[in-house]
Amino acid sequence: MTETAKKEPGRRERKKAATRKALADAALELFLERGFEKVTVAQIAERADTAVTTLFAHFPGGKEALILGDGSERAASLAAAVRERGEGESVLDALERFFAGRGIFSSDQDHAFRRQVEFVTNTPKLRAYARQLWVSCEESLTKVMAEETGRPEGDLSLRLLARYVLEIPDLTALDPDPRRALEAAFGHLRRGWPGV
Amino acid sequence: MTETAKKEPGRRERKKAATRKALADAALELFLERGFEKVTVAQIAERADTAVTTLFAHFPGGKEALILGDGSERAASLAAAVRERGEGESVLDALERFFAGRGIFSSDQDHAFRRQVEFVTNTPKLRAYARQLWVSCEESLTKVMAEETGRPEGDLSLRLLARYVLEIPDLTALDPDPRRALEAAFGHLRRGWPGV
DNA sequence: GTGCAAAACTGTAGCGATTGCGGTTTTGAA
DNA sequence: TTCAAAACCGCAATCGCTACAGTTTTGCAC
Repeated sequence: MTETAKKEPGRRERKKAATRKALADAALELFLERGFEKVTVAQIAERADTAVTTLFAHFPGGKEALILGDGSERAASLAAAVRERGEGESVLDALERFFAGRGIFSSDQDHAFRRQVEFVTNTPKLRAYARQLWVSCEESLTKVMAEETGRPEGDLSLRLLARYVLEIPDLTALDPDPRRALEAAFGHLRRGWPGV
Repeated sequence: MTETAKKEPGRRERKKAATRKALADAALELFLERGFEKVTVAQIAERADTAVTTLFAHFPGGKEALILGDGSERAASLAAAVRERGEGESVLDALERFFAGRGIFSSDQDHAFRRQVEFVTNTPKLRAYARQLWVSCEESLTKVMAEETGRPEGDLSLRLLARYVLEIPDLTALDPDPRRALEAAFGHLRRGWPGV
């Protein structure tokens, strides 16, 4: 068996996932209807027909996690993008490609998805939470970059770079041309701001 | 009269300032005694012998503002540092000097002050709030830099630079040698990370 | 199919931050 | 002295979130 560890869509798991989805769906609906701040967790739980305590059992991250999740795979995929980059590709190139492939930066997207991104961007608490999801990858990104470049683990330069890279999604969120903004940002990380 | 607009330490202003100070002092004491999360606003108000509503009247920013203030002068002094920089001094040089002159980066400091800085650094909510105080200067810093360098107002490069500069205090907060860290950070903003 | 423990879910109670409100005292200035 | 604004007060209420204790559901071994 080449199976390593996953395959169990038993009734239990299915129901759990359904509850989770009901909560997330209810939240998205209500948020888009009335705005993030005007919706209470009680209302979300009610529309999803669950108890408030169940809501928090599924989304310990609180209200904002209902739309944005807990970002649990971000760090891993980020690290993978760096580690498994092409032969001769630089770390920054790999990171730029990684972001370019993400939803926000590719031009062809679901209408609903666009709408949701815009909503998050225009809601301060959600935007701050989204940013934080990226920034919380700082430690792991710093570590991978240290491994891949042969620099010491605690290197300040790399911590700075990691943070700056992870701020990019937030910084380019409002730009009318995200792709161009992404290139500009990475260009500056490579070459700095000479002459300013 | 060369007087423009300030000079009134009437009884009213004095009492107001006293109340404010009583609140800030009570908060600092309690926080250092028991830790930020273990202190309630009710306890702070009680030690300061005021009502809770009075506390919020003085510090609308909430609990964290009791130690860190509302950062209302930051943006102005930052802009001034750039605008009134020496002849031939670059914008980045001026910003580096500005930060170097700030408490956290100069080696000779009050014991109490050091203790407070360390406390803020080690308390996640306070550290996040402190960072936010800097980042909220992003707009105004971007604007000044645009004026001073003759670039367009909405220039993305400058917004990126502003954010990155303002992240520096947070990024170097844990470094054992803040001065060196500051230099390293500005070095990278000038020259980027070539070869990474 | 019986039995049982863990997982998922429930309602209630309660804490703490923050706000709104209406009322009281203090203060500055006419 | 008089009056309005400012500062303060206490109270009630909202909202996010957690703790707790009890109930239902599910997976699984027997």
